[in-house]
Amino acid sequence: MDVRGTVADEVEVRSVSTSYGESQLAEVPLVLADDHEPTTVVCWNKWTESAELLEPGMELLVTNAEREEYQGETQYKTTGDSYVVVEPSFLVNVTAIRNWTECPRLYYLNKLSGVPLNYPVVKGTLVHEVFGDLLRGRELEDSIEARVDERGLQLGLLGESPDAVAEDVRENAKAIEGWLEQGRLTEEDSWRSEQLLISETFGIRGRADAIRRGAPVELKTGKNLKKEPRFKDKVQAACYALLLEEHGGDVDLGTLLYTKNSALDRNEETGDLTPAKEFSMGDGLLKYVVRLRNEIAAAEMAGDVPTGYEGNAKCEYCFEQDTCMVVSGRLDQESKAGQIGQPLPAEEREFFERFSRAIEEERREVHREYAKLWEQDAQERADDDRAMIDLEFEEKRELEEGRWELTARRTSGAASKLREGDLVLASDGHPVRGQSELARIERLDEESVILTADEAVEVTRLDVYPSELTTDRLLVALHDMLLKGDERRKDVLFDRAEPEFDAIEETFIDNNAAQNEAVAMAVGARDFALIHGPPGTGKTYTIARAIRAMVERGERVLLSAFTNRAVDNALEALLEQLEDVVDDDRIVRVGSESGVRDDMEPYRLERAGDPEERVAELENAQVVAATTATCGSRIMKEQSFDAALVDEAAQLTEPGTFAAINLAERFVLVGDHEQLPPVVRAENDLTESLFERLVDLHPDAGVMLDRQYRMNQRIQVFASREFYDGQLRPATPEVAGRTLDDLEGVTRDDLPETLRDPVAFVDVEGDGSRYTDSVEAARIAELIDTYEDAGVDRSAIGVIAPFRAQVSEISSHVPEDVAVDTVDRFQGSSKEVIVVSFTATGSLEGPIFEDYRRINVALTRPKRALVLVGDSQALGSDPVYGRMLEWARR
DNA sequence: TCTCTGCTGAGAGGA
Repeated sequence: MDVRGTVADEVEVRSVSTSYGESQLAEVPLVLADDHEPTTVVCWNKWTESAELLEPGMELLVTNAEREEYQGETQYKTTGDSYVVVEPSFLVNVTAIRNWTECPRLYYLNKLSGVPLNYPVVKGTLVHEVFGDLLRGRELEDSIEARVDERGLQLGLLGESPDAVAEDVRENAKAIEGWLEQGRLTEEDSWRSEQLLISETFGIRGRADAIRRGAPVELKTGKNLKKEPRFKDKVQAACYALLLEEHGGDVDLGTLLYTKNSALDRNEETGDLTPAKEFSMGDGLLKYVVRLRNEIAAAEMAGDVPTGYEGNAKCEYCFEQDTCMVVSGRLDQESKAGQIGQPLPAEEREFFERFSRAIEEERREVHREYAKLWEQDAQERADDDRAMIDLEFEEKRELEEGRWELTARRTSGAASKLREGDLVLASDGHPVRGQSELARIERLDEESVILTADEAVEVTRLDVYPSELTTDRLLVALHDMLLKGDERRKDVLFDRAEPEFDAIEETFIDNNAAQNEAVAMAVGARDFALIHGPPGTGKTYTIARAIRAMVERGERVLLSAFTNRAVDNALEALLEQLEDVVDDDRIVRVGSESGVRDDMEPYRLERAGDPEERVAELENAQVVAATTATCGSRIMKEQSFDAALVDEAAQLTEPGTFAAINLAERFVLVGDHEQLPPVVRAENDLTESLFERLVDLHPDAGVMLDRQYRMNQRIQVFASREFYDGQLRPATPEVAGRTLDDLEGVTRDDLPETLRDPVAFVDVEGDGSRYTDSVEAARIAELIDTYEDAGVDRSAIGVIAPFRAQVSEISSHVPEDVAVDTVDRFQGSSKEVIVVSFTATGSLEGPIFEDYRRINVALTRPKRALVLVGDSQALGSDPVYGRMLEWARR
């Protein structure tokens, strides 16, 4: 039986004499899943190593345990078939285990500083791709040509020519092909290429290069002259064996394919140079691998930093020795390799530790998402918008690259988070236990979904595949800023120096003093400048104007923001400014096809193609626009800029901002910390943006844009008073006096008297539910009819609600062309008429109402009319909402 | 059940 529970207390380890001699045992006090009293689980012999890693609060799983009575108590013990798994829901990558065997610190360094772009790695990847293609039946030359072409940009950055790379790959691939030919002679050979496997039992995930007759085949591009495979390679193959066992296999053999060992050179007698080395995988190896995996899971939970003393690796052979010494020197960490250089000032080390802890907390939240793949049932996942269930498999079509196009019909119109371009787990019923494969959503509409995948899964369900990519990049950005960052930059960020400015006399914008000053500060900043842009104050225009001024001075500029939408918006305004200043082909948008808005596609940098051409496109670009996540990619990290402008900077975490500003000499942050803060999963230090911290630290380095071009005066009064010290004012009399009467075909006199004022309040008692309110929704539907009757176009109306549930409730009551969305998603846009649904009866309970920045966003979306719909009693119970009520009812 | 966007990902190798 399997025993699973939470560790209740310290683990005791001792030695006992048994009939087999001296044995080790560990007694783990464990509270079982549906129990309250702790019971004891005894882990015998080697499993004591894993048991010793446990701390109270950690999860533990023991498979094939046996129940026994000991001194009158029921307890459990490991048997010969048991596995002991620490924190089973923490999925560890196979490559992490491989790194960890070599040296635990290598695993840490890889996470911290990432793997830079280098040719051996790219070549290795190419050879793997070609190997996969060969297994799927693609022609060798065909595959090489296509795969080399796909990596044009990367190869260009490395200065490689396509022909030389192709030749290089061909050499490795020849060995594979020769070996494959031999393999194909055997009748019972069955092949499967690259499969993503997840084990919920062992907490491991990985992608096997190939599976032959149910056993893993691992491809290595390097040479191995020894008779035996390398130990770490065996460990890697053993990981895949564990994954396959969980999926019903019974694996006792592994194959390692060293492609530099040519099949033709093979020495018949010793077999030394054969590319393929087969080895048998015993129980001992598999259990060893699980113990290694346990070490990683426990270290991640405890937040330990490995020193390198844990393993017996020799530092003098290690390629990461220098990095290792620098990191331990700068952060004053203990390490086997020793330290080089001066430690960072204490405050910087403290900052690094605080933020890396926060990022690791975020990572654990992502891992919780993985665990939900098997811990929640299909319906729960669907209700959570994390899965699309009830699909009907329709057809599979083989694509020329040997990949598959899969089509499924949607049988229910249920909403979901899944969108075109997303990477998903496509399965025939269960994302982990069933047949499943990573797939990309190519097309998605109400009726059907079209996917592409390496294998032809008969798909009936799609699950969101959580990604650690952003957390990985945050950690690297933090590392780069603190360990590699410019000293002057850190002096100003850590308040050891004041930011400096060159005086700029030029006038850039002649009808708005604050905007003009903002541009002058952005252009003249030697370190950084901050532009505080409340709603409707033209910050996008100001950014565009500032970038134009920089470009005119011959500078190279990076334009970034957290979301693709913000990047594209800013780029759109910029294109207008740069029309006669820079050639179109010197403006480049870096990002994925699905992320970049269609009208910006002409500017998007293609990754495939001729290396020289691709790299020239990027390097000749005077303006590059990309999300901050993309700024952390290997390609962008090779780029450098004179200035980085970051829009919506108040919505970015500090490390997120670093990813962009690390690439530039100086930077300009533009945002509004009185609107919504960064989205983070865990409660931690990431919730305050660098923008906000710098505004507090160096108020003189910034300007607030104080003229708004959006709202009627009556509408903006409350937000101005409550959030901007009364500083925010209409830019022109036209703005101040705008009403619905200005719109073609609209007469305010056709509205009921209560709605003629630009701000109105509609008191609705509500239905008392928690996250929806059908009474409010019905009332809102009536209001929309009323506005329509007065001549207002439906597309000019927006409805904002705090909860997603209420958004769908309202959506079902109102016509389709009325935009209904959450506050969070409305940020950044505006409408002529905005109706706000507060969805609260009696009192204002719940965290959503606690952050007042959310009402600032909601109330500053309209241009000409704002209608608040809610229960006056509930709203009156909070001072800020109460003042809002007074203002609205005036 | 509070809100939620990023991103191909997992692995690629050098003695």
